[in-house]
Amino acid sequence: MKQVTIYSIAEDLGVSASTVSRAFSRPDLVKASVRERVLSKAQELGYSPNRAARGLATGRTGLYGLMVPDITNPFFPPLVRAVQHASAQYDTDVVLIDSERSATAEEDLVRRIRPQVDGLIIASPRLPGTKVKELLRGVPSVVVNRAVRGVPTVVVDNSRALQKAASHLHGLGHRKFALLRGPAGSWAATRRAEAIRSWAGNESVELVEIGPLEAQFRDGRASAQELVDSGATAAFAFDDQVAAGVIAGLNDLGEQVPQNRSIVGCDDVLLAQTMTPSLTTVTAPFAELGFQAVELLHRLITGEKAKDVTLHGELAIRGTVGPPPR
Amino acid sequence: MKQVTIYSIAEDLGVSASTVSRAFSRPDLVKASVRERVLSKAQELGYSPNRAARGLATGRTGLYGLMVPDITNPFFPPLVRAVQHASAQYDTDVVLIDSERSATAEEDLVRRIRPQVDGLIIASPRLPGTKVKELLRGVPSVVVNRAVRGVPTVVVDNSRALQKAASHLHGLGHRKFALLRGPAGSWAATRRAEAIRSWAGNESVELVEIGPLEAQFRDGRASAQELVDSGATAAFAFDDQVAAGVIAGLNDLGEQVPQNRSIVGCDDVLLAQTMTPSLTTVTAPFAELGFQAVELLHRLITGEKAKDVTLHGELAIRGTVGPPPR
DNA sequence: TGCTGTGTTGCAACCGGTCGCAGAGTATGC
DNA sequence: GCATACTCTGCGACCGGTTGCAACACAGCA
Repeated sequence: MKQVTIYSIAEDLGVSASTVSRAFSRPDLVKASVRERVLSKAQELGYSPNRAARGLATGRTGLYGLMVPDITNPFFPPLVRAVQHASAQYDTDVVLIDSERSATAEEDLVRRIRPQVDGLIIASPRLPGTKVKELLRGVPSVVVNRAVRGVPTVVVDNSRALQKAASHLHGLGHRKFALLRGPAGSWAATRRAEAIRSWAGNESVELVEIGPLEAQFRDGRASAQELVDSGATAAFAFDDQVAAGVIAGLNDLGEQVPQNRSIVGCDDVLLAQTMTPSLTTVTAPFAELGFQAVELLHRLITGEKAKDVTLHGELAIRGTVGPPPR
Repeated sequence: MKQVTIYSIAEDLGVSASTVSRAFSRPDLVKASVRERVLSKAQELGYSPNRAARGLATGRTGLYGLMVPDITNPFFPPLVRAVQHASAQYDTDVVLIDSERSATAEEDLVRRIRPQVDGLIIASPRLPGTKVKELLRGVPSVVVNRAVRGVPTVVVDNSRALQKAASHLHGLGHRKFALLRGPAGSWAATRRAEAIRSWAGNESVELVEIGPLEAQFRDGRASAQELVDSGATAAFAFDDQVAAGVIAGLNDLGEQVPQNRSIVGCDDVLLAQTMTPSLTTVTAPFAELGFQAVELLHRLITGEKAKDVTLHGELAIRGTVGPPPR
């Protein structure tokens, strides 16, 4: 069957194609009665505009690119969902790119996708900042959960909530803490580490640093022995996956959480709620993060005033913290 | 800065735009020396073809649509990744659509995306089969993990592995089993239930059915009481999320897994490996699933012979099964 | 009556590729 | 040496929209 185009509609109705086009894209320029006839005819024929043609004429593709380093990391799916949901508002779809945690792949992928989307949302901590900036030059883009000078940003700041978690542990009687650091060079890892360090400094409490670790279950698990050796009774894991890993590792070593040691995660991914006991962690407002990223990107594209957004996580006290063993 | 097009390259080189175009799309038709000059010039200017223009001329968009019911369900991210990875082979990108578990939304979303992609991969158990067929008429499409008459399909069959799990439990001494059924109308849920039922029938073993349940943690958790009441010492959960849920629920009721009860999941999502103890489950070959779906779709599009694919899961015995309590 | 302004429409160029067709140039066969 | 075949290239139409500009109808006003 052949395509329904503005031309077929125009012919059926005895008007010009321009009029049909305008009935969709600039409805105010078309007489109401004509517009209605066009729209109902379009409905009848099941017309839907050819994006390629529109894109060619307008330079807009109706697509946003969203790059994540690892869709398999439960941090990202809710973000992806939020981005897609929010994009639909602007009648645009989302091309997902998973760099599979490779920075070199990221560079190629960005280059590849850049010309075919109206804007880019980059949720990738791997690429060096200068590279990011260079790659994104000329494309409207926003960076999520990371600060890059000169690129619009949406971040979630967990410092306050992490410090609250620390105080909570301190109140339970813990005096020696461990910090399982996240990936080297990761903005979030740095920020989280700083928050804990500065708190520990203020409280004059002992802090052991372990890592850097990849943000993965197995890296957390592998660090359990080091945690035990450190003598710390409470640990801040870089994120929930690392927390789950270290808990599993402690379990392998015959330790129970929270009886023998307290663990705090970060991000509140699905896993945090579905593990047993459920994980004490700092929630991340995923949906808001995605929504704000899209809003910001849209502003950038339409040339409206756009400014960076900072969101805040909150402490969720659950089952993996308790008083230190005596 | 202005776009680099085949025209700018052609002008620089003193050849016609057609030649430049052919150097990319039909390289065999262009003299080697010319082709090389074109390619290196393109490289130099940072040319990349405008997809909209190409799409308009060829009718191909270079996009596949991938619809999932819930990207937040850990079953899907690895699939998404595999699909994207495999698509890159054919120089096409993936538009992700998350229907957020709403069948009505799915219908709209499919209609919306259908005209703008070269093909559709639907990993959605919600829509009624006839609807699926109607919606997909006229677009090359593949359905994943579900059988729909008349639509090409890639499925994973877990029957054998589930029966193997059952035998394993039987060997450990279990004699009364529970089946936590998955969503009503879900193809996978039906298949899995049938596998267990037929095994139980052959072995003359007692089988209690609970559900149907949504494939979510909280539904699993809520079913723990019913499981306890049933008196079954071992349970097959529809999937890993339900399994994790029921384990948490048992925990709430003061029961330990596997000491008091054995639980088997299905799919082997990330969660299965990251929970403590790790979940005995039936693995799903995600990567292969995505890869095969893309292959099949590509064959459909190019008009090659295409036939349905069936993959098989395997039993992974881990920490959530043991002998029944005495 | 003639002029200006507003609302609506059509014409035609354009976006950046692809591809059928024709023709130029070169190689092959007799 | 000339017909024939083959290789390579350019011309120009086309894909399906958008949009600037001109034309036209009609109203209001002097």
